[in-house]
Amino acid sequence: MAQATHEAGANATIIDVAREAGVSYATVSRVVNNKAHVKPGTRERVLVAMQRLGYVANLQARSLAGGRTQVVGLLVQDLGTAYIGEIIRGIDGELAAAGYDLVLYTTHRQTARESTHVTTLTRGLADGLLLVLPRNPEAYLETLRAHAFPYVLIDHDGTDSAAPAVGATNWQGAYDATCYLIALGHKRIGFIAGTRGLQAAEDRRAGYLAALAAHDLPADLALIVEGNFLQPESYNATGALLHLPAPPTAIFAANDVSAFGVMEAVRDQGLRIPQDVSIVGFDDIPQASNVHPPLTTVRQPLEEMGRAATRMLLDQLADPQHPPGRVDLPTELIIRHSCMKRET
Amino acid sequence: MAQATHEAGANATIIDVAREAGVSYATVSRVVNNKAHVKPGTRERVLVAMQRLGYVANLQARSLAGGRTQVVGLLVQDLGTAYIGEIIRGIDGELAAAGYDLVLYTTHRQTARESTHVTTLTRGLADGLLLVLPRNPEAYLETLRAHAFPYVLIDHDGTDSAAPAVGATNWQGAYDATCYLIALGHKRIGFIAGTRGLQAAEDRRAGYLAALAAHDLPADLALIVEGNFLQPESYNATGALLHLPAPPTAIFAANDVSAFGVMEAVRDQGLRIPQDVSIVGFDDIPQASNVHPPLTTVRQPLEEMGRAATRMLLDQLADPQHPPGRVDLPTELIIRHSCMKRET
DNA sequence: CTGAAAGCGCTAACAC
DNA sequence: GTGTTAGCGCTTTCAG
Repeated sequence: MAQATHEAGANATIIDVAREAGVSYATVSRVVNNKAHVKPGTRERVLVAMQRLGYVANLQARSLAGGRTQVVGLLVQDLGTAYIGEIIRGIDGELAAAGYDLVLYTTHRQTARESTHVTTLTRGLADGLLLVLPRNPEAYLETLRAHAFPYVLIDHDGTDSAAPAVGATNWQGAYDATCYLIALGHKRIGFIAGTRGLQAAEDRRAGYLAALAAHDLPADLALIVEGNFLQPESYNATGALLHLPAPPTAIFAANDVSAFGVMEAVRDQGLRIPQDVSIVGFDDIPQASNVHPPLTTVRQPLEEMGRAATRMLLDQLADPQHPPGRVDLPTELIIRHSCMKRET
Repeated sequence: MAQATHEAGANATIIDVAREAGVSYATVSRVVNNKAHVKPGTRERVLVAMQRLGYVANLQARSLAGGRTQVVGLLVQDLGTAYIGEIIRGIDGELAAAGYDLVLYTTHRQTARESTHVTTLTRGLADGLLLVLPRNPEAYLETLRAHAFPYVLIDHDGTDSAAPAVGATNWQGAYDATCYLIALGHKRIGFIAGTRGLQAAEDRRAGYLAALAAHDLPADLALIVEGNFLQPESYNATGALLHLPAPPTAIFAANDVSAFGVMEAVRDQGLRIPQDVSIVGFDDIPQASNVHPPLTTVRQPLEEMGRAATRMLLDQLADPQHPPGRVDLPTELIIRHSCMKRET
């Protein structure tokens, strides 16, 4: 049916090329795959024939015959945020360089046929899988492990440490950010926490607390307010913080979007940033540098995380014995203009 | 090689099922594909066997034999924005319902081997293609048309009107937004334009102008400032607007991100929203309802656009003779709290 | 209704 | 070096 629609274009096969070059199609296959044992002259002739016919290998056939699809699957929960876009950018770049294609799956569709989908994947469609699932990837992992299917987790620390995964140093990033604020002279530093239960959120909270402790600053629980990584909650939480008898002079938000909420709330109280309140975010999403004043934040190397995960997967693909492991990429404090020295 | 890694899981083939059910594998194929001419009892037996063996069809083999891959390709320029995420959400949902998978391509990688990529696609990998390319899809379209390959453009009006495409009523949306502001009593309405040359941007500008004309309001060129859909430029442009001898009492930004820049600039001038300046955006990205005050904006049905495009493509796939066309989905003014009546 | 058999385009032994 | 050949798992005639 749809086949008919393809026929308009010239679709040279390996056989056409072989005929054109006057060799067997096994030889063409050798040339295409850059194998040895082909006389230079012959190789040249085949190359010319390929060029002339505009030959492009059929991935389906190739994979059926050889078992490789040159496709990597990516499983994400949702695509609503720029966060995931950054990661995909890294994955995509690395994959392109290696001649792989990307098949995208969003989990919100995996209702009843979830296991069927994973099976389809582990069979024909992809050679390996990348998962960006902030919570509960266990359902998938079981199937994947049972099939000994290559995979790498991105930004998830929940499972056993043997699972191949790449993350970021969330604890350290939060620690650094808090120390920076302390070094600026701030003594009352508010913290807008992230979603409870997400490892990354807990790590950031712990880093904040550790920095306080390291500088003999009391951890005033009133200064820690719960958030969920979203702007409205952060806006409200900040309001509470600002109405404290002794309000904080600086606020550290567990992610940039929350920091935007802080900025709005601070301004709506008639306070200035950074003169009255210093603010630090986390993630360094593109918008962080576009707001006013540009936000000082902890950069999470999302794109680089995508890259690293892809490389780990590709390594596994090249050598199944390759020992998978866990990598945590360093975060970095990006100092812009939302913080100020505090003498009091 | 990697093949070995798959063997751990049980991979039942159609032949295994046939043996289990005591029929030929052609019969199994009939059952799997829901074809007629199978006795109910036999069908039942095959179904049971499939169940027991956990049979899942191999897409590669199926497509090699039959020409269909059950995969749709999606070509996007970049994934940096939430905008594209919304569209993909729609595509993904529709595709899932139809049992198709999504292969994602980003164009920034298509340097030299661009045409090879398209060819790979038009050959083996996908049955059809969805393109979200704000500019210059011509390079791809040529190849696609030559192969008579099914495709649908999303949010692009640049090419000839015969191309299958889905967009939004940008002109109407801008017209409505401007009329709303006029109805509120505003007479001096600033406009932060979008990127010059993009059809959507031009349409919005034209809609703004038309609304002014329809109400006998002069189109003061000083009130129209160039933008590029980004926040920093919009912030600066707004500054210029606000310093005019007769500054606008309302500002209409060609997209939400620009509107955010307007909000910042207005506040930084010590003005209040909406008491001093009313603001309207365009797109209704998720953040629009999260800022303070929530932004009144023209909703562009991005998810629905993804859905519609996918349906158009699926229709083409089902019936190659199906006349492709162009669809423009209606925009809608979402009134929130960034605008106010103006009596002056 | 059901089975047999011919490929789809390619890779990977195995010959020559 | 290069050619021959046997499948990979499935759809699809074509017989029976």
